[in-house]
Amino acid sequence: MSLEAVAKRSGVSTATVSRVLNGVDVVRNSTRSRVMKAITELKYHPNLHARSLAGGRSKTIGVIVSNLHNPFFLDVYRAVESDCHANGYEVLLANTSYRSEQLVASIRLMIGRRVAGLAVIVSEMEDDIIEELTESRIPIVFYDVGTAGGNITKIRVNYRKGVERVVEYLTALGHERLAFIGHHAVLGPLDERRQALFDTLQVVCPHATVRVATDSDSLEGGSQAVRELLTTGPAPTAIICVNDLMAVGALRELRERGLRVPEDVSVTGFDNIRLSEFCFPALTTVHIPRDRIGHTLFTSLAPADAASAGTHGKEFVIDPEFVVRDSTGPAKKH
Amino acid sequence: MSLEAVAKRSGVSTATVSRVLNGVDVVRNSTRSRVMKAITELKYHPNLHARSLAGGRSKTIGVIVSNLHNPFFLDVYRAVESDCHANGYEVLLANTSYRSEQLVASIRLMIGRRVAGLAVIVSEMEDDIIEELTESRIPIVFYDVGTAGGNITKIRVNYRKGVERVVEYLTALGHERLAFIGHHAVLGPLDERRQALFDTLQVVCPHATVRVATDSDSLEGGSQAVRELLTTGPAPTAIICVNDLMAVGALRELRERGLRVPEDVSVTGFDNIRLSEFCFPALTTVHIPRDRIGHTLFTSLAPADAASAGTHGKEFVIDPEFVVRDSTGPAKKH
DNA sequence: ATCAGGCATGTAATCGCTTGCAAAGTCTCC
DNA sequence: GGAGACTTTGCAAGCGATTACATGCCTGAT
Repeated sequence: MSLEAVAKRSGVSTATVSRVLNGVDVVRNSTRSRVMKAITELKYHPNLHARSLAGGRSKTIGVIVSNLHNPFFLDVYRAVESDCHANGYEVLLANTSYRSEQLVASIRLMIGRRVAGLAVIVSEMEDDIIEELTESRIPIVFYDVGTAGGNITKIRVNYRKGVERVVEYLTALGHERLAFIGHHAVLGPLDERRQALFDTLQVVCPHATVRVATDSDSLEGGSQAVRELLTTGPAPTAIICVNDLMAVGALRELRERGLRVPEDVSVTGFDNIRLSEFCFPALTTVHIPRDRIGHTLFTSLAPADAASAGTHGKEFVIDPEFVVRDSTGPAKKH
Repeated sequence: MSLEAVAKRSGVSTATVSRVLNGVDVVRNSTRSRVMKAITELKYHPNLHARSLAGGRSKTIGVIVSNLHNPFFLDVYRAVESDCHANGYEVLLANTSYRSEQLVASIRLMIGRRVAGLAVIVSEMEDDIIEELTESRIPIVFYDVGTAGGNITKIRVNYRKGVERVVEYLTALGHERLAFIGHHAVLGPLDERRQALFDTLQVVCPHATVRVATDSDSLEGGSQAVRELLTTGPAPTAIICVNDLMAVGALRELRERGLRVPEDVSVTGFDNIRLSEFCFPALTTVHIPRDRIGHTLFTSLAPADAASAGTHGKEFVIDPEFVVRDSTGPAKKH
């Protein structure tokens, strides 16, 4: 069950077994096959902890996300995973469920495992956490949070641009009673989207009104937020959702209440997750390229070639793309 | 950066630092706080590899699933995760994307990490893999695959029962031209569902016909399968999908082709994922209690109390529950 | 026959931590 | 004041690998 057992069984030293295991090619063929035989006979599996302890480096990338149930995060993860596997890295995934104490725990875990790099794709980030991370030596990438510099790379999406497109589009269609549905995140990108909404509106259509509702980042959250909007004030003619998942929840609640989309109410999402094409009606949304994000994450974390060392500390900005589908239409005359 | 550094800094031995770190309560308070101070000053993070190497046991549970993009797996994972965290365990997640070579890699990884227990929730299982697993000593739980015994526990869902309900219901509504949509899995539960379908039909309504289409386990797969069904033969009046995800994809394609659900075609799913309530129309499906599955997984894997040792080798059967919503109705007269 | 030089293998230190056991301190009580 | 009983700490042996360095062997040239 240990290297030594294999060594004994095949009549060589542990060093040789280790060489066979790691494909060091100085081992004579006959020896190699003898060792291999012992390995399979003993059903030996190297102890990865011992390996990384002795070896030093780690070939493991950590990924921390806020909410695996939101396909957005999953898509990013999959992109990273695929790059990692293609390059001989492992991935360690952690989910925080938007709880910052869980984030802290996950970060400690990742550092404790001595990951080669860490991608932090969450919105519940707090300053002291960022600081703790900055002082560790491992390469880090933040998504939409924190600031670049030192061992920290930042990837951010130009949400403002996306929001602008949405607002321009909706106001052009005559919508003046808008609503924004967000979720409970401590700060960061969501606030940015909301703020961008207000700013753009100020410019494009100053007399339009915006009501805001927030709930959990889930299908139910979207439904619940619509319920709140519809029971506590003047009904909006267009609802801008912070992401597609909540938008799909919103669609359902509207349907439930007999409101037609887009005839009575327009709805927009954000992210362009797969589901947004498959819901009814198909969602007008803003595409955020998760695979590009994933690739960028990986290349900034993995010291593939020496050249990539120059990557650290940079900031990448990714532009979103507006996608019109069936959930938006002209404002209803009143 | 190592235990020794902390020890030196606080003027004690590494043993004492280790005791502080592990909450062994024999340490004098004054000493403890001195050590703690050094730890924070040095921003020390214990090396988890060294820890588990020295410690022996592992407090980590491995979970391997086929397709994270299918919320079913995610729900099971989350249930396990929540139990694990509540009991001081970590979870290691691996995704195989239905590729059995990836499954092999993941299993090796888990064994290499010396997980305390391993949950294998996949359908691409092959015999030699099962054998490899059987011979390892770690507690294992298979979901819907393999056989119980030794270190292996099996959890399975009584699919047959679920399928029976669906078929009885549909035939009672007059459906006689059925279709089954499945996905490409080597064997196992899917085949079971299909077979159960044929068997039940034989009893309930022998002259009914069933066409079968398979595609990938995804929204697109569902759409694609419907496309195939509709372009290559007599249109079915009811479509039974192997799971909700594919069913939602199917709904979309039907809508696209101008077929109304349930007026023209009835559709059923399986799993009762959250999305099945939020799609349009809401899906008639068979509820499979993921949280119960998750809890059972955890309790069979974690040696919580000595008594649970008796758990190994058992087989648990879980009964599904038929849920009627809006995607099914009387067969169209022709 | 002898020796330089490769190739194949073995030896042993090391990675950072846990933990059984021994040693040193502290307290209590007579 | 000192024995006995705890408490609190330190020592050092692993845990299972990797790897620099040493060693032994074989080959070919001198």
